[in-house]
Amino acid sequence: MTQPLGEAIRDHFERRILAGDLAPGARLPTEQEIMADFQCSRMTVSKALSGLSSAGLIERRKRAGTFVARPRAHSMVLEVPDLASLVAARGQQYRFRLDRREEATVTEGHLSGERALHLVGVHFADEAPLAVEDRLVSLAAVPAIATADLASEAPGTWLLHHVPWTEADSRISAVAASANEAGLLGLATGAPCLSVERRTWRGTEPITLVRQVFVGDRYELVAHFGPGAS
Amino acid sequence: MTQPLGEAIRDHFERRILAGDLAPGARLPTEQEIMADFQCSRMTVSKALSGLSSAGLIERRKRAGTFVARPRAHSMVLEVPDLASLVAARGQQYRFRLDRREEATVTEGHLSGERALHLVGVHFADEAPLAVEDRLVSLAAVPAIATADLASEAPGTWLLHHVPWTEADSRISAVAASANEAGLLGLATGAPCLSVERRTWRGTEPITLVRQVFVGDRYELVAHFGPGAS
DNA sequence: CAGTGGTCTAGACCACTGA
DNA sequence: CAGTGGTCTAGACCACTGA
Repeated sequence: MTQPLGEAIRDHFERRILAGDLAPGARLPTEQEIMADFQCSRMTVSKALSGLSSAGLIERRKRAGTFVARPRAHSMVLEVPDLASLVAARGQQYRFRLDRREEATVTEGHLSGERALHLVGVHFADEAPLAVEDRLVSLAAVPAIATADLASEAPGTWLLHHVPWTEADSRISAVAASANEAGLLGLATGAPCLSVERRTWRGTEPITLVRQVFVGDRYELVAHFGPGAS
Repeated sequence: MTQPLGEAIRDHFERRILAGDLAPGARLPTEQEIMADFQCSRMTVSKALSGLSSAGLIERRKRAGTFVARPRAHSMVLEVPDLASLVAARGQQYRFRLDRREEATVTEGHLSGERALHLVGVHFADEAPLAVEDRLVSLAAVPAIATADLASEAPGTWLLHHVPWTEADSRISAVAASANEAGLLGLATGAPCLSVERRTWRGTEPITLVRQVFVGDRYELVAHFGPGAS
């Protein structure tokens, strides 16, 4: 249970910052001073402070020193579950119904100019509609999708298993169900829905663009922040 | 523009992994071999690989070696901006109007049983309502809130500056505006809104419970995943 | 039980930049 | 222009764990 020295340094300043003992903007001791306090080499101090810096707790400026970061935003960890797993975890029966499957040339967005497979369908939990999905998958990046069996497996699940992405962004908003969406979801037009729009890449190569519209009271996203570092 | 050696090592393996040249599960060279390839010391290799490891691209196992991580699509980084900063960044004028401020004893939730300050108000961007906020702040954990000037600074911003939390969870969903919320936001009853409900702690001590209801088409949340995480 | 990564030392030269 | 952090070296001992 002997804690590594660098970790001890990291914990020391993390605690003082979170306790408010070191306020935002306050200057930390120099690396030389921390070396003396902890009786360790400069490399150990440097690694510990680099960790805090990349975690966003401190800012390091040459010649000026090291300072407690002024909090402007917090980042939380958002869980993005695979829908099939999520529904199964709820103890419900999952099903995806593919309504449309066609090739198209994309005219806008990060897939613009590419040939893509255009997929439209509905996710069900215990035969109640959960979300409509509208997805484009790049045929250049994922040629295998052209022959994939998407009747038994949702496109998102298939992609997760076959073509993992390395980069993604999501935009989350509340929208009113369009007449078409309302019809597919069994809602009144204008009913509140949660829209999740995600773009994914593998390296710099675009993979997919997907928009999912969830029935408002049947789905929520959960995010966490805590000392369980990452 | 001489690139640091550690960065060169990092870039080298990041490129090979993203290009698929090193597939998930593949083993990377040992630190000894990389030292020889790049003609550098072991510390430099170690720092470079540690970076890739904390970015989630590789996994390091003692005795076994270093391997390309099998991609997990579970979690993204959700930015939770301070509303005052967000509105200012959009080039709009921010204002918070406090409508209600009273002490109460909380009867449910993670603050249950505590004396708390109950705050209700509206966030504005260029005088257009952006969100209604309903917040409870523990008076035991944050006694200073009792005398804080919340007319000039929103409670969330005040807390951010004065009492940083260490743990939080958020639930994000789409809801229909209640009659009261619709009135405050200038919407029709039932209009789609984004609801963000957040609980925060400092250590194990509960700090605040807040529910913000955003006008659907004036706000969205953004999440990222990728090696360029920051 | 041997090879791997984890951590650390006691130095070094350098780039940057604020006093 | 002097003090700070950024990066690097060439070693070292250790803990872990899979062959």
